[in-house]
Amino acid sequence: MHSKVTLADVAAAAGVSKMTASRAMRGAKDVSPKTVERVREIAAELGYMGNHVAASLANNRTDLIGVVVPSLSNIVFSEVMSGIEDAIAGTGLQPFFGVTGYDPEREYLLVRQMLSWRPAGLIVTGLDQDSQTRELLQASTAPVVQIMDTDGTAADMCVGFSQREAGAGMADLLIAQGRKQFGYVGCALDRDTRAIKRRDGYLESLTKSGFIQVPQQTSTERSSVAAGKAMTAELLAAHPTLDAIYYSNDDLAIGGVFHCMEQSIPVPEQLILAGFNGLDLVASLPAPVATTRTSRRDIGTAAAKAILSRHAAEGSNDPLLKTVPIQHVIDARRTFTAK
Amino acid sequence: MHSKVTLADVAAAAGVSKMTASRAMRGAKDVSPKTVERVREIAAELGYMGNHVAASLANNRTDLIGVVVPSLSNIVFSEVMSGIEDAIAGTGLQPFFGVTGYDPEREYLLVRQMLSWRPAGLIVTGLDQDSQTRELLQASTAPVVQIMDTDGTAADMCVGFSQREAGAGMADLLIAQGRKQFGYVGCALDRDTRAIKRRDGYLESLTKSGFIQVPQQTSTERSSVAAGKAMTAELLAAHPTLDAIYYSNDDLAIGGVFHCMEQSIPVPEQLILAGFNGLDLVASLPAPVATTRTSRRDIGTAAAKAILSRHAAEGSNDPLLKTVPIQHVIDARRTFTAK
DNA sequence: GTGCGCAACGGTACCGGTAACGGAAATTTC
DNA sequence: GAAATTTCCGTTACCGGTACCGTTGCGCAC
Repeated sequence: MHSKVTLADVAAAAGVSKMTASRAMRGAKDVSPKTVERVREIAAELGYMGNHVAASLANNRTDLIGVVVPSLSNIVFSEVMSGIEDAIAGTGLQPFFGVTGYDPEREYLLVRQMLSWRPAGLIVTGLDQDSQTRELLQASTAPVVQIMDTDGTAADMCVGFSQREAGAGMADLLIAQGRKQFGYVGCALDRDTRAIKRRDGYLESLTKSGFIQVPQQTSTERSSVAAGKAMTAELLAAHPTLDAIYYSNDDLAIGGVFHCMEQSIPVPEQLILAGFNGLDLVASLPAPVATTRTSRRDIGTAAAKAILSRHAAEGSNDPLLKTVPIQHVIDARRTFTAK
Repeated sequence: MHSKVTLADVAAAAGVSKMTASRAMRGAKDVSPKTVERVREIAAELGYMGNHVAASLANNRTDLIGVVVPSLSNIVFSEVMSGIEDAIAGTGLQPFFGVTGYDPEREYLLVRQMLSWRPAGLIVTGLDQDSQTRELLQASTAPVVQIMDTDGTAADMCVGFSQREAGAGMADLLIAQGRKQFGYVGCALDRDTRAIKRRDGYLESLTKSGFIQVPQQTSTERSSVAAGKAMTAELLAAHPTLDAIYYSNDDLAIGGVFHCMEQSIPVPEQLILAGFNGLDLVASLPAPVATTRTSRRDIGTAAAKAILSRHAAEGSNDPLLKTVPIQHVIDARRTFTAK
């Protein structure tokens, strides 16, 4: 039976003290090489396995890094997590995550639970937590990084880009293409505050240029290609003369493309479809889709690195606000940059 | 300053013992309602936040549940994690994950690190760990669930389906459609053991029916729509008469569809494309794609539930092998079942 | 031979909670 | 009104490590 073997057992079997055994296992100094070897050998024989819980309690810190995301079905957050993984690979840190489902209440409980693990750092999505959650984040001694959004004030550190500007930028790009009749399709706008910001930026920019009438098709269901397809059909049925549609993300826009292909609507001649995220998939579509490329992976990596460097420079409290670049493209299949 | 407030502080401020404070905070019995209220009030005032690390050490168990997946860029594993999340929502359990990148060495280290957290359970992908890792899994006192695959023997519990039969089933379906010239396109076959099993099942079934010549296009890069598109082009260039192609997953098959659309190859009249997973996306494609629907979410849920029930029934060690149904469809857009 | 420095190891006291048991006051029972 | 419960709370002893400081033994210089 493994599992019950404790460091004391190893120490006893090796004829040394717990302390020496501990040092030997960790590769700390003040132990002779042969003792290290003997202890490790015995540990292997006995099937000893360290106990992170005890170790963490003893030195008052864990190597856990908490990640709070709103959803996992959205590939974007998987990519953020990949970036985090990349950055902490080899550092011995371990990510643990929680999913809020865009629910502030659940987010609060999650953050609380995570902090009670005394994590080495916390990465949470967005800047729009409710006040309780915000307090927790600010009171936290562990470094906190809010990601994906820079429209607002961060509790500690922040890595992302302006969602509002992203929406505005796409509006400008579409206007520059000579489009006149704009529409909008969005999902989960009751919860997804970043999608709301993008829409607001989009509408604001259109208004500035004199485009007041912008029919919208919205839904509270979660984003999907199927939803995009259906909602595009509805929007076009009511407003057949639209020549540009902005979607709250690429998934919906892809659905729009599929609808147009089935209905033989020429894309982009008659109608430009614009999504958001710059998913790999859109670059392979048979028709051009406009999108905004965002580097989710880099955001994850930067966030994790911010936590790491905070640890390296103990005591420093530089707020850090990192804005990662985004790129609006009119045809995701080409690499040329518009605007 | 929060963060340094300990249970002892709360107890002192409330004029009770640590033990009573502990009970009050946890809602354990043997405390009068008014004491509970007072303690909680003071805890809130002081900004007390529990310490999971200490609690876990004291009662020798954590509420962490480890999840080991090969990749996050594959939406399939996100969905599995969603399923896990669903099942443990409200139980106070916390998932923490690690990504192997299909690397056995990394997998070993990950499992080791996870077990040293004394998790409430461990969910790992696949049955083909290397021998060291397998030993760890078998020696673990924490319940272990291996998921996604049933072709092999489980270390403890297992939830999934036969990858081999999945491949064979699709071969049979394509044969039943009257196809004669079969091809195969796959990625990451040097690492993804489940994809290998599917291919083997596919080829074996074809061989049984007398189809010996099956040209293959493979690559070690990771699966993507773009890769599927490119590899389809290459395969068809060399073998233009193929009338059915099986891909190692839906991503590649989607790429195949896009290639065919651009080249005006009639799908499915001239060429049937078959993927694997039954992603939502394929149901929205403008052309039919054959696929095998798998319930990733259910697998995650079932795995998490298996761990929960193991905890409920302390001591029981039912091995549990749960096979979840899969469904081969010739056109993902329809719900009718083939075969 | 004495004193000194350094390498290697051990003892003790925690880290912040919780299980188990015990005991006194309040309540019920007959 | 005494005995038997029940209710509520405290004491003690850990959980399995690690930090801190002290101790031992040995080689070396004088």
